[in-house]
Amino acid sequence: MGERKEKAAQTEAALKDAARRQFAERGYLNTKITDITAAAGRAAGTFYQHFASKEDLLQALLADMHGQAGSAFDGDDRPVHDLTDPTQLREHLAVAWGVMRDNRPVMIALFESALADGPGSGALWNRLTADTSMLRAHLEYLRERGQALPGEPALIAAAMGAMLSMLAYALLPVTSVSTGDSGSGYTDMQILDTVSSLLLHGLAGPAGSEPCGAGQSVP
Amino acid sequence: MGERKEKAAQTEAALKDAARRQFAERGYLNTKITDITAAAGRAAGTFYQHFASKEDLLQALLADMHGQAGSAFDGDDRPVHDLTDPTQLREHLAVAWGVMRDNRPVMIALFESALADGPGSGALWNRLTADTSMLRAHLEYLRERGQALPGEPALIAAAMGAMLSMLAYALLPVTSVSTGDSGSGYTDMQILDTVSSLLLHGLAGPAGSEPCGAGQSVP
DNA sequence: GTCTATATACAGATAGAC
DNA sequence: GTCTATCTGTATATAGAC
Repeated sequence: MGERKEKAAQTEAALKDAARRQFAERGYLNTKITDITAAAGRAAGTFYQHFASKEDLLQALLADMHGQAGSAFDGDDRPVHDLTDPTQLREHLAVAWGVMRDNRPVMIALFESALADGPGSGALWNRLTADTSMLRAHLEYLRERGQALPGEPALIAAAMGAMLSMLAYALLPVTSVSTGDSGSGYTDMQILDTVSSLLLHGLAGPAGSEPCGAGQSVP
Repeated sequence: MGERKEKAAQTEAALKDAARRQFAERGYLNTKITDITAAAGRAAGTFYQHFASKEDLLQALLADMHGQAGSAFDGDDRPVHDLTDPTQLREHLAVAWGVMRDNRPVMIALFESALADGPGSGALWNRLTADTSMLRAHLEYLRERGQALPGEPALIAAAMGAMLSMLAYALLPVTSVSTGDSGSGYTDMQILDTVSSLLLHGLAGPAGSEPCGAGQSVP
């Protein structure tokens, strides 16, 4: 590889890295091109030698993510999970949460980008359905297997994705310190426990919590 | 009331009305001041005789909303709902959904505004907790009553709010036609049924769907 | 390939005429 | 009170020197 190309690769990596940091800190929409170049220690004009726009840069980051850490997505999976099984549901949510945590800058950027297109564009709905396609497949499997579900698999999947991604956006801390506690005082485990439990048995809780078949136990 | 003041009031109302339409169509972030004034049939400069900024206008819309339709929020409520009761949960969600539908422009604007502040600001988390304070109160009541809950009331409430508000943003149609079917082919009823059911009994469904107390029924 | 300097575009906000 | 015209600030993107 020529020296010029090597330097270019270094710069490109520095820009991407700076972008990730800026997105995580200030958000995608608030981050200006000059914020990225400044954080990368490069001149403003240099940016356009590597990316056509901020949107283009985001696509590059997305490609990187799918390239390397895609393992977490595909590697784990059996063809289908039984999401009514506590362990499997919890595991599935934990993987999703981990992916969001490990790629927080990109998640933030995609979220903000979709939202900036406005509600009429349907961009957010598209993102939601795309990100929950795997979930939908598992639910469709359950349905074919005869499991009674609360509704359309696609809609349930979207609802679950909405809950998870918005909580991730709101709760995942800026600094990905290894401890795993979030900005608002909730730990990852606490969040996952709550969401898993809520999605598994709802507010009413598991069947065993009240005497079986009892309509109402008066104090 | 003087004639000038009357004209001013008319203009102000026209601006607010145009803003609501624009927010619903293009989203809050994409709407420029000139979009509003143009839609209202007024000159650009006129805007600043009535509002200091777009943010200020949003606050005015919010105040209007709390003023008139606040009835839907306060009027209905007994001190607490038992959210583990199917009817009461469904009713609570239906009211929330209706408020979001009836005030879609403001909801959209608040959502986008909070998101534009970036993830570090905590604006979205604040919005989420504020909008679900009533829900949280109901959950705390249940907890004190001895009900087993999936986790912290505040966290559960936020999770529910996240699901509902994001679905509303993504699914509520641009044109608030009276029929009540959403842009992506789901009806309001379908969405409410699904969400209610999911939040009440989770993916596993009500206790009665499987033989009571059966760990696993092998085919 | 990277830098400095600058051109372009546009949204926010103001000033003065009517 | 409203309008037209304009000023200001800022972000994107390009041009030419090194």
